[in-house]
Amino acid sequence: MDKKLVLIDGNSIAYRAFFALPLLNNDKGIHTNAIYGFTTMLQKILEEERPTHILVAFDAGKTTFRHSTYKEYKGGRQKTPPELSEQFPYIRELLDAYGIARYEIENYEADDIIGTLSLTAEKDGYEVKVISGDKDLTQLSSDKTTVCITKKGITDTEVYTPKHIEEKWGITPNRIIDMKGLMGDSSDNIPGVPGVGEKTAIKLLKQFQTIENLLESIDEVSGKKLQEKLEENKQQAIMSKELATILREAPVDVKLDEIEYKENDQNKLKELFKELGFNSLLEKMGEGVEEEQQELQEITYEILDKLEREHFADQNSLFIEILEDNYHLAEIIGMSLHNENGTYYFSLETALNSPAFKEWAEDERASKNVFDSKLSVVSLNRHGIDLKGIEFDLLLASYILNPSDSGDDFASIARRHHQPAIQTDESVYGKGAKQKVPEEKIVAEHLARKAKSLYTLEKTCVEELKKNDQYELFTELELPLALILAEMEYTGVKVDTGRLKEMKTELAERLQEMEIKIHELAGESFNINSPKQLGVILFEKLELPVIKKTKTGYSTSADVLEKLQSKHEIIDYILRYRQLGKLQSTYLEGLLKVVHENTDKIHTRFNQALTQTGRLSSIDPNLQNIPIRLEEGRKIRQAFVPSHEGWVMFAADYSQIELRVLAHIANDEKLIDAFKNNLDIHTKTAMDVFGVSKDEVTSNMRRQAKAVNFGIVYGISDYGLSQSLGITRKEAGEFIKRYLESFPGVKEYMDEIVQDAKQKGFVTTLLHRRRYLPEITSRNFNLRSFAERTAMNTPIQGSAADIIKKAMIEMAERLKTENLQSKLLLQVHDELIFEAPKEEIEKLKEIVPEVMENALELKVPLKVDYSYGPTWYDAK
DNA sequence: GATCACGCGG
DNA sequence: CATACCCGCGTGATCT
Repeated sequence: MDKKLVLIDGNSIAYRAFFALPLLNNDKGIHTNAIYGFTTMLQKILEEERPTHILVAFDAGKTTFRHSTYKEYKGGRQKTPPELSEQFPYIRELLDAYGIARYEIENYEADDIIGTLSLTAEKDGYEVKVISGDKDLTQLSSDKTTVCITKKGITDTEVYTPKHIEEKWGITPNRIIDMKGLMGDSSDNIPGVPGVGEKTAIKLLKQFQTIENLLESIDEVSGKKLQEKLEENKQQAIMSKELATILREAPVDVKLDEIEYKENDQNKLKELFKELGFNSLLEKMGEGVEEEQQELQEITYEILDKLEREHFADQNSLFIEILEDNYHLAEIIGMSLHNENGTYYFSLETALNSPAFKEWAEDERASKNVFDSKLSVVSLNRHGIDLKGIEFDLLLASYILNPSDSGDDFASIARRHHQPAIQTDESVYGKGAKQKVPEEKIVAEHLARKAKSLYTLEKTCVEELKKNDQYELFTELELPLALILAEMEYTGVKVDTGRLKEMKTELAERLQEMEIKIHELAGESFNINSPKQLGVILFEKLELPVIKKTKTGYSTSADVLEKLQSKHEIIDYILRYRQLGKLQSTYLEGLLKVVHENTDKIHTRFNQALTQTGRLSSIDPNLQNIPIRLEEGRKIRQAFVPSHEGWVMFAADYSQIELRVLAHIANDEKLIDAFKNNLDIHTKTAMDVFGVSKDEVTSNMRRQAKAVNFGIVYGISDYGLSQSLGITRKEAGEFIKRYLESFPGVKEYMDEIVQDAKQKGFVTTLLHRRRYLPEITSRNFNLRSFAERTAMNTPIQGSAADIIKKAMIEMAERLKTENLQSKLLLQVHDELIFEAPKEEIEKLKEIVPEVMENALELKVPLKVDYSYGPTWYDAK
């Protein structure tokens, strides 16, 4: 078999990995990003190259023989960050576990080890691959040796063969040292010849081949200035070349047959991966799942076929299992109960046939602890059981403690709180098409574990909530809200399916016509819905200018198409086709698919434990993104109607809630004044930013000011604003500067919140919701910037979410105490939608704004607008 | 089944 | 050296 040697520049790859990846932490607080990157790169090389021999070379000490030539060598380099240094021992351990040789020699660099070994190997007839992040190594390239230099990422490399080098620079690999000698290398602090860069160096080498030749005939060089420079720096050029030259006869005392790659030590690797928390890699090794099963502890429980009063106690945890995620449709597959008397499993049928169950479930005073109260309430409600007395909800508690722990999987929550292991639902039930209910015993045991875990977790979580000053957020806000959401979902929204079908038929016809027209204009038939095919038509066939690219091809997004509008007639048709196609597929067809047959109602599910800011989200269908901005889409809302004859849809929304929240938390005097005086905030912003009087504000100025206000709320960047206004980044930056000068309180807030987040590691909302931002200290510009913007935005968006949630709770209470029939149906972030009997309209006009505006007292008034009509469309 | 581009909402 | 404002969900195309 052919012999293949892979030589890896260990330091260089570790550095690359460290800077390319976010600063990952494992559960012991060790940083692991460089180790992880190094590992994935190794895996890839082992798989793709299948080397027979392999070695990783490291730099040894601080100084090398090069320092005796030039003591400034590698001077001015940043010290290795401690977060990286601490990872090197693990990388060594990792290599040992892989059974990969590693090597370093005092006084020499990894480069020299690689240079020496590659030469030896070439002579022995090996094929050699060198892997590094340092382009210096390309000088080793030959017909037997290929050099791979990592690109942006770590697993992506650029391959340097002599041919490639010739094409790229027009020189042979052995002239790279001359090139370096002339142009220098700032990263290694090699001086070179001042004023000579890559272009000049290559030009000179093409003429003279080597530095030595060149220096002998400096007078033949064109350009007086250049001649002088070369003359002045003769010695420096020769020294630089020497510094850049990789030694090919370093005192390397490893023989090639000692670095043969045989196999890794599976056990050692697994142990190491486990310690580091590399679960994805463990899984690749067929671990992980099996691992968890091993740790399962014995549990004693009873399968009941009749529930009696004595099965219940003062404190109980109740777990309800549903397989498919839509609990409005799917059936309960089993339930479990744990309390001081024991752990029990029972089927839905058993529960329904036991009067004691219903009696207990509906008893307000019987305390229950559940995993997902909304699911529990709705799923039992469908069987005529009105679940009451819920005092704890693990899903919500866990979400409040840390919204980024996505959470819907019980096993992961249990693990996070150091509970005895529970199998993942996926491992018990399977997933996707293969999902099924296993035999009862298996389900029973799984659920028994959950109920038991739930029972003990209440205490842990409550303690933690109290410690974080979030207990009130849990008991007074999220938990009561869950019950309100349950009712909203269960009530559902009535839909005029006839109207939807009518619109669908009409649209189908129009789309058909437009499709023909577009194909005609394109001169061929293609799938307009395929960005890929559309890109080919527009940018290749019709040769329209390419404005933007995505990573997979041409961008055909609306903002790109709008820029092409004047260039070709087809663009308008495509934009229109897209717009109508969206309405057709997502809204008309989409909504019709989820209407319940007998009732003509839609029952969405609000996810209360998902968003990072505290907002709700809505799925199956998403009723928080029904069109409104364009008239044609807005008409969809005509199909949302009250569920009773003679009722109306009543909608109330907060005006500028996020900017009001900003005024409050930033405590910005000018912004507070503006809201107190009920000014048009965008006009006011325009006045301040542009320094004009109210009458001088043009509509364009107001539009720009509005975009700035949006940007401020989002955690502004000059890029983002420039995109939304179609101006240059510089101009956008100027706007932002002027805004922050106009509203100094806002500027102070933005600066302080970022500092605060860096120090604490999280930001909070008015009602103590938290969002952790570990990446705010990252060295990676993107990650850090993102975290900084998030730090600015989350308290604003999250506090607004807190406010409307509080309003919902008070609104529900108010409807009850006032004995009203009106029902809350939907929440759309800053808006509440009710259905109401006509007779109650006057009452709602009074109490809805009152409740919403007084949900929380801020330094500025909250303002609510409302409206009503026979359909949601008319409530505008 | 997963991922991407795109577009709808606040 | 390129990056690229917040928070979401659903669709169709495409690749595996």
